[in-house]
Amino acid sequence: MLDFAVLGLLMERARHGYELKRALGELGFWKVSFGSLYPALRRLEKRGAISAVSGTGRRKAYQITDEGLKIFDTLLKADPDASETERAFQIRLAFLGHLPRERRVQVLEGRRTKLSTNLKSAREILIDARSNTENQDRYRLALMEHAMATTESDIAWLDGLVAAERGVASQN
Amino acid sequence: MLDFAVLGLLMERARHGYELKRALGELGFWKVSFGSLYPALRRLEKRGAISAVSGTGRRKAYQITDEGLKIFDTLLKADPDASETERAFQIRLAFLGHLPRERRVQVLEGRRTKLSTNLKSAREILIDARSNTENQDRYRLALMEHAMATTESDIAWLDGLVAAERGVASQN
DNA sequence: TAAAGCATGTAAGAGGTTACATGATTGG
DNA sequence: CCAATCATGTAACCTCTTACATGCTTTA
Repeated sequence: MLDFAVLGLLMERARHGYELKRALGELGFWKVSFGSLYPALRRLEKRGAISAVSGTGRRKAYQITDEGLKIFDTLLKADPDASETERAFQIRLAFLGHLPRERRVQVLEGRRTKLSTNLKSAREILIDARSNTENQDRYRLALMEHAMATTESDIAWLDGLVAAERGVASQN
Repeated sequence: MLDFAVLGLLMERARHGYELKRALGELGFWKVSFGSLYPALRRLEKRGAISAVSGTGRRKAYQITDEGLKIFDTLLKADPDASETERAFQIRLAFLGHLPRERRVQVLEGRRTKLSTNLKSAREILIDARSNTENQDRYRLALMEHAMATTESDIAWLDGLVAAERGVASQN
């Protein structure tokens, strides 16, 4: 997962560890720690996915290798399995531009389906909870309602992305 | 964290493992696994926080003990530290009703402050990214924008909860 | 020349998941 | 009586964080 994100960032250009941490943080959903990042870099180097191209001073910049490109491609193309994390999906999304259009739409719609399913079961649980008149904590209800609203907004957002893909499609 | 959630659920009534898993799942943000839950139960029992009151058949129901109540109280009252997870906050929220009103407002406003800070830095990064005309991936931008919108909606929601507390306050 | 920030790295451990093993209970 | 679901439990392992250790580089 972290490996995937690192490879994705190195697709654009060589970067050193510190820079990768910043770039990852700027994606907004993950402030990865050095204790996680540096071991990941060595792991990737050992696999031959990246290679060090020494930077200025103490910096150790890495570039992606042909082997790394292959690995990145495999990770990107693999259909996201059902248990894909929130984070994993966001990383996939961050690099979705590297996928051909039909593939992109597939990923987005797969996610949409999953969220719809979640939403449906959340709705049922909420109805149940509300009819269970006594004793239902109002914070718990507020939490559930807000989660549902957020999911609905996520779905609408995904629909927007898909629509944009299709819109572009007619011009491509 | 899991311990906290388990204690919180056992505050209401005795429950067995399977039931705890379901209840936790119904909160909406965490489908905990058995491999995590059962060891947690034994851990809590060893600490004297819960005790088994045998249920029907194979079921092993647990109830919270006086010691468990103390632990739950401590966990609930501790000011959430800066690195509190999303999940940890949601659990805290699920049991916020057990806290006195002023404390509740404190927790909500603490969270609001954190989200505001995040939002501010996200906005700066986004402005930066947009002015960096070339090469900024559109999916990355969409991701950042959506994250910002979600955070804004979360803040508005928190404001609503705080307003509700204050509204109730004048009647209590 | 000291402080602040940049940069890399390791060890320990927190906090989970997956996969497996086992068996009871219920419904068609 | 068979399948599905309920129910408990263990072992292996994965992923990431925290805390620590180290030293370079820039700037006031």
